[in-house]
Amino acid sequence: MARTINGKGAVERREEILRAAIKVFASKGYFNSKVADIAAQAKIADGTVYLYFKGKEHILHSIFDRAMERFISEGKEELAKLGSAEKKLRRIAELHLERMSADKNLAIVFQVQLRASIKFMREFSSAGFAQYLEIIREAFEEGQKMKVFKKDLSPVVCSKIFFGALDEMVTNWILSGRKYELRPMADEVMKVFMHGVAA
Amino acid sequence: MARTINGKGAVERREEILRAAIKVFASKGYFNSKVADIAAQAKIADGTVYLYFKGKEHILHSIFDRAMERFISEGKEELAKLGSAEKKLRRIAELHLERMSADKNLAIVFQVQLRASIKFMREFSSAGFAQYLEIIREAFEEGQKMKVFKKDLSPVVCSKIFFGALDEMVTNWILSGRKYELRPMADEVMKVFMHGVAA
DNA sequence: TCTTACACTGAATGACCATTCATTCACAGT
DNA sequence: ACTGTGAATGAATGGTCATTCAGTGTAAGA
Repeated sequence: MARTINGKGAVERREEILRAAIKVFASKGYFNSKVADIAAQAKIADGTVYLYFKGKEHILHSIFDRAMERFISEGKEELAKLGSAEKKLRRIAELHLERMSADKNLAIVFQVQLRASIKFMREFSSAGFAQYLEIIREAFEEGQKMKVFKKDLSPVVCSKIFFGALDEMVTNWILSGRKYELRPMADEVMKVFMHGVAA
Repeated sequence: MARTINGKGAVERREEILRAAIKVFASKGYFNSKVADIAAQAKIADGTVYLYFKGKEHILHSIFDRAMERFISEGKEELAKLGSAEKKLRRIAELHLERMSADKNLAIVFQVQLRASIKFMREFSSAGFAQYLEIIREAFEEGQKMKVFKKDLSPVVCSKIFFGALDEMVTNWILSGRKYELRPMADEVMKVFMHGVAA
């Protein structure tokens, strides 16, 4: 029962398809990828894909859902350990860049494919992404309460600036062909975000 | 000579197709847009599109090339008038957000479609986009020379942070359905970028 | 008025690909 | 061994478009 023709369980096979899809989407882009490509990468027949996913779009959704879920839950756990708001922001930056470094294909799909259609962005926006921005905002507001951050700045705007800076680091890193280490950029971003560039 | 069946010149018709394409791409995304949609929007026959462009992809390229060219040349002109590096950065921020506000369809194509494929981003990256980041970097370096910006910060990283912050403002604005004014965000970004968030 | 040039048209073509489904296959239980 | 189950297969289907091109209409010059 709950058996597949070779020795793998259904969950495992699903994961395998997702991994294959991430690889294929990353290298050719969502719209240029054929379901047959994904099947070939996962070493299964074309039709098998449809035993695990409703269709091509469902695969892309699943990739985001799974990644974002992990990302956020692990992030929250990490942050809970930390005392000051500044440390939290620094940790968010580090985690953000670390994760993206760790799975470069997933990073490409996130940076590049996520933005491929407004329809998709809206759907996604209202789910994981907004939640992510919220976590940043909460950390910022906590800092304001503790009087380590300026009171007269809008937390919403500041969280967008912070996220935008990190996001741009990742995009540039991907476009550069990943020739340098991404993680150390977390410090740079923090330095500028905390104290500005004015002498 | 150089006449079209109605009274329009060839250049004008080309522009018309580009405008139509921007509208269509913005509303459905590049890959979901049919050449027939663009032709319909421009009120010409499908085949006519091919008298002015090699194909669908060529249209997208032309949109970026034209927009980026205008954007950069007008930007450079504006900046030449300004004395201090801080003023230049502020003006860049204002122009960036103004332009995006002014043509919302173009903004959507830029924010969303530009990132739709790595292939495309790479091509674009090496052209207009890199040049844009360079302009920001130069302004920053000028500020460092004049001792109004900190010497120990990397100009490359700082220009990315600055651009990333602006870019995120635009993306959020588009996703929000453009319910608020984008331009005032330029001040917010400058405030944080110059002096940081630390109390 | 007639001819020529050519911008324009839009139906036809052919490639492409997501999805389906009749069939095959591997295993568990008997 | 034999049989039932349902996972897996991959060839066939059907729909969707980008692109082409033979033909049409217009206007300028002879």
